[in-house]
Amino acid sequence: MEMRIERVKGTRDFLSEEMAKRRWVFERIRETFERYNFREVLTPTFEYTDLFRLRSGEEVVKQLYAFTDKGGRDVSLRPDMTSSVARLYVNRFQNAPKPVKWYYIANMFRYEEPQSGRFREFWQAGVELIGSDKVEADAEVIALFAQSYLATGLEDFTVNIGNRVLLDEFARMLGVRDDIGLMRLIDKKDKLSREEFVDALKDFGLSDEGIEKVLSLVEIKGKPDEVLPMAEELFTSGEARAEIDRLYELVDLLDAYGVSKWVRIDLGIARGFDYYTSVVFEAIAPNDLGIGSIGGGGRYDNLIEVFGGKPTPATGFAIGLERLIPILEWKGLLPEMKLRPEVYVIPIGQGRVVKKAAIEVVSALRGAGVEADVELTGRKLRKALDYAGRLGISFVVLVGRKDLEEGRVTVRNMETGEQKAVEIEGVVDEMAERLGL
RNA sequence: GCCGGGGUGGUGUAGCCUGGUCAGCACAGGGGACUGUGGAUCCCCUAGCCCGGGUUCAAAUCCCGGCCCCGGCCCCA
Repeated sequence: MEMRIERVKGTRDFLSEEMAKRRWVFERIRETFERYNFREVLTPTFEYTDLFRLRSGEEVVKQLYAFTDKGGRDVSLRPDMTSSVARLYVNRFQNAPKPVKWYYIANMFRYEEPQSGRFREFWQAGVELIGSDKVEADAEVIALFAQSYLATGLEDFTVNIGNRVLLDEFARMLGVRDDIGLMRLIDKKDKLSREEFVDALKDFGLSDEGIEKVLSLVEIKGKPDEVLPMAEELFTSGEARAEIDRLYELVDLLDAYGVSKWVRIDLGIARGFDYYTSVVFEAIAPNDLGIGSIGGGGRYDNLIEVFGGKPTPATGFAIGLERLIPILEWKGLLPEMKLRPEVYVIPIGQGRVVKKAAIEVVSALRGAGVEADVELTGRKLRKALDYAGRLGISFVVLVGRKDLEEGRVTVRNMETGEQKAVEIEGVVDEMAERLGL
């Protein structure tokens, strides 16, 4: 029985063409992050499981790739970067000048059932801005969030902004004890019909009056100037009014950033339940792929303290590359990448002198910055040209004994079939000119 | 963790319902016809029924379990 080793469930192999496209997306996002003066950090792929447990409780452990190492440490592959970054901040950066602006592009691991846009190993590009509780910091992060998508060519998307304080306040107004359960329900509203939603609220135990209130809450969804006045009517407490004022200022600042076109208010957004404390947001891009949110984030002002640091406000987001990239692909926004050498050098025959000359030619080309390859399989000239043709290589340099005796090689244009003998010393210049370098 | 649909050479597939010819085809790969000139043609080669168990004289085909893939639920920190 032959031994066979397959990929682990929920993981993927990325082939060259796909890697080229992924790298293109990564680079567009990276450039954008750096233009906003966020700087790259990378933390270990695994941390003590307690780090994640501390943030989110025992529930999350089920969805971790958790194991005990040979030294008996309980460790887990990171399910996201925020915990690690907060840990790093607490460990070494509490006395750094504020704000700290970090970004990362890295792989994460979650033990979940794979489905559309969801894998067990996936990549996120994200930022964390630590040390400012001002609305300016929220605006900076949300503007960058939108600009990052724009940098990849995506324009048909919205950034929907909600607020956890208002949701908490809302649960209190209704006298609901299971506020998390209510938020989950509200977060799910777009997946249900209105009737199903009302039934679910009834099952949850809400009175008719409560249901009315929930329905008016989820109505608060749309352009900020249209829906924020509705929020003012619904919420009356001082704390709630302060958050609404914060939202007003936020959308005003986002206008200054020039991203208003993509900004919507949606007070039904909860974005998870563990550590967000105020503004939360997520990006949605319409698609036929069954992909929902393509990224999200929010303000988390308690996490640093939970990790043992001085109370420090923070805000950030993560873009899900496994959700963004398929949508870009589906929309045809990813550039085609050519994966072939510019020049292919073929020695004719197996003579040592010819083979060495071919290597010298390809080395000279590579030294001049040309993507060049050399025939390495000993296949016959006919097959080698066939190979070059199939790959779509534009130029071939033929290195043969007869030419060499005259100090020359033959340059062949594969598209036209035109050939020209050139001095071996002049081949780099010849190719540079032909390639327009 | 749960539910549905799938798994045939490297890739895409036929065969499965109605068990029984050496599991067919295309593309890709290697070699040759053609020892210095390609994308053509012809020939040859490499290579497969996801794994395990069961039913049967006989299993790619039927049954059970597992694994993996696709999608949905839960969840999404």
